[in-house]
Amino acid sequence: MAAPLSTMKFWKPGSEAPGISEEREVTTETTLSPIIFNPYTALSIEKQRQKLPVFKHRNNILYLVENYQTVIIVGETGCGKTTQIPQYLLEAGWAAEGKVIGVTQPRRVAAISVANRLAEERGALLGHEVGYTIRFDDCSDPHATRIKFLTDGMLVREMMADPLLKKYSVLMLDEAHERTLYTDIAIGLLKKIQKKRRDLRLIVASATLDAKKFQEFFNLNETGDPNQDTCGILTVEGRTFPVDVFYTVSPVPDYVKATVETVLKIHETEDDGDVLAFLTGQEEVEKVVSMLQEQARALGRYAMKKHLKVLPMYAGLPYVDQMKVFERTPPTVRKVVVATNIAETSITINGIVFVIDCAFVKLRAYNPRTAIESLVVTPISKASASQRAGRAGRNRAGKCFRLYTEEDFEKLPASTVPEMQRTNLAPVILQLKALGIDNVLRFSFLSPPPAQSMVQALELLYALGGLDQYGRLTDPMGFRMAEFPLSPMFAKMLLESGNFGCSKEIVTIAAMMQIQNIFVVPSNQKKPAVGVPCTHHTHLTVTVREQLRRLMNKFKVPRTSSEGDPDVILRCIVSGFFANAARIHHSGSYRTLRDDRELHIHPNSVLFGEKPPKWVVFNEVVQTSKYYMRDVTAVESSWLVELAPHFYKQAKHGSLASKRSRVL
DNA sequence: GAGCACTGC
Repeated sequence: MAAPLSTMKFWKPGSEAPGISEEREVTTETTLSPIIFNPYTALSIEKQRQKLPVFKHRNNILYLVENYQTVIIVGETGCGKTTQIPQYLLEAGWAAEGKVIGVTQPRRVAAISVANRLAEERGALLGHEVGYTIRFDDCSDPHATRIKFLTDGMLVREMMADPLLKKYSVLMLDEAHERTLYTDIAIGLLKKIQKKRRDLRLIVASATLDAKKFQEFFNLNETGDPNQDTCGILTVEGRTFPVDVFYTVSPVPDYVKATVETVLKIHETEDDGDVLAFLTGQEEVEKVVSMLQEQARALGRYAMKKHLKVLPMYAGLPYVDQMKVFERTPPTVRKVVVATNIAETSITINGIVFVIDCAFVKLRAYNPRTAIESLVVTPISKASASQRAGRAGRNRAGKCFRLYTEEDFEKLPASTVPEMQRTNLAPVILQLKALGIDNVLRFSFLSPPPAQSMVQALELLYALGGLDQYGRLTDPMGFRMAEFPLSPMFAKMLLESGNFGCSKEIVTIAAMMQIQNIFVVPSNQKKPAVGVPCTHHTHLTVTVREQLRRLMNKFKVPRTSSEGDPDVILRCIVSGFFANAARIHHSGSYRTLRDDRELHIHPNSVLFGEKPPKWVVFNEVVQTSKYYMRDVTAVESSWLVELAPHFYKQAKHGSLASKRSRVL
């Protein structure tokens, strides 16, 4: 059967295409592909540096950093800001007297790859003058490193040991427009530090859209006299190629099918160039891949001059399969990458000329009333749409096919809600308290989270014993919980495990549960035997376990083993996760103890399909077609009352009721 | 019998 002729109709709005000049994106050139360096001579490196768009702003940038506490740099893609600005600062003496220039990145791969690039450019060995620090991997020298790349989460950690970040003279927050949780935490804390350290300089690299918001946030000038502003702003043009944007003529009823049709239309009517399609999740990706592979086989039989190579890409995909999307293809083959949002910021695939955008993304949402976090398919923002379109213009002029009308595009929100406003705040509050922010309600959040989320977080932390009745961090429990790189519930469970006599087992359990996608296998493959994660994950688990073990030793939690007694371990789990408890309902589903919400056992759980236990605790809830509990453990109701008497009370008829815990 | 966006310490 030949491929059906595509019925997709697109329209290019206006006489002038909304080219890349309005559709600029700002991102690090992060890539998972092998890093290949050119054997530059010293002279050509200098010439290369001077050709970057940021170079002609060099003196202006140095002037602004000299004269303003904070400088907002609107640096468009390909302008060279990430590698060049730290070097300008170094050359101007900002790393003298042992001071360090720090550059944060939201993601680890970005921190590593940018540090690598810069070390290579300077002909230096990574870890000396130029280094990086991420969790589990500190490739920097406390004396020699002058330019340090680190994740923004790591910067927040460093504040615990050095609250004023004294070793840094300048900090550059890269990709600040992404508004990740840790970027936002760092931003609020840095504003506070700046009031105590007038010498500390801050550079915030952002997209056009948010520049004004950042400037207003960091400007400490209250006189109204612009001469006394403490925050400057500068735009550096980028170097990308124009992308023509096309919209559908009418709304698309099924974007999965529409994606398949659009790929085929591109394949039939467009010249060379690879395709990147954005979808929301693994299931959709695999569906489109299999539909396209079928079409590709049909096309192959009809000897189309160009072949289609269709590849899936999502975080849960095994590493070897992920690597395939970076492989070069011969000119007779057109590569089609069908991806989740992972391809929007986290990875960059070379050679993409055509982008297909379904307008949706799966996002984490937090319900502050029920304290349930869930994953919800949501329309993307305009900023996200430009970011996706920009993926077509990295190597040459490209095209972006939006599977929605221009009117619908106009209805999209300008930018995505910052993570701070759609997450469980308990870990954030715990961190802030540990950093000496007593009144978290008055903390200067760039985007304040909902008050109800704050209340939920404070109540949970109080119930866990991390806060006292006045909302102060408890000593030692609260301080210790904050030091664990885990959620407060996990931290509590670990810290209690010595008392329960099962710390060895609990450390292993906690470490394993931090590794995501352990048993994730694409639906068209066989499932591995339960409890047998692959070698890669085993390795990661060992690393996490070592870090946890070190903290356990630091806090002198005795190393004990339950010696095969399961109840001890289950009771210990309850001591951390009692707030996430549910009881069986006569319908066969579960109801939360907190507010009688309907929940189901996740199909991936070992308890799924078994005789359902009466009482369970769980790690988290994912909302897909239903609310599913993940990481479910069968417990006894008496343990809940015994281990969390401040949270539950024994009600009449042997049932349980939750108390409202109060924090002043 | 139905399912796992993406980061980070």
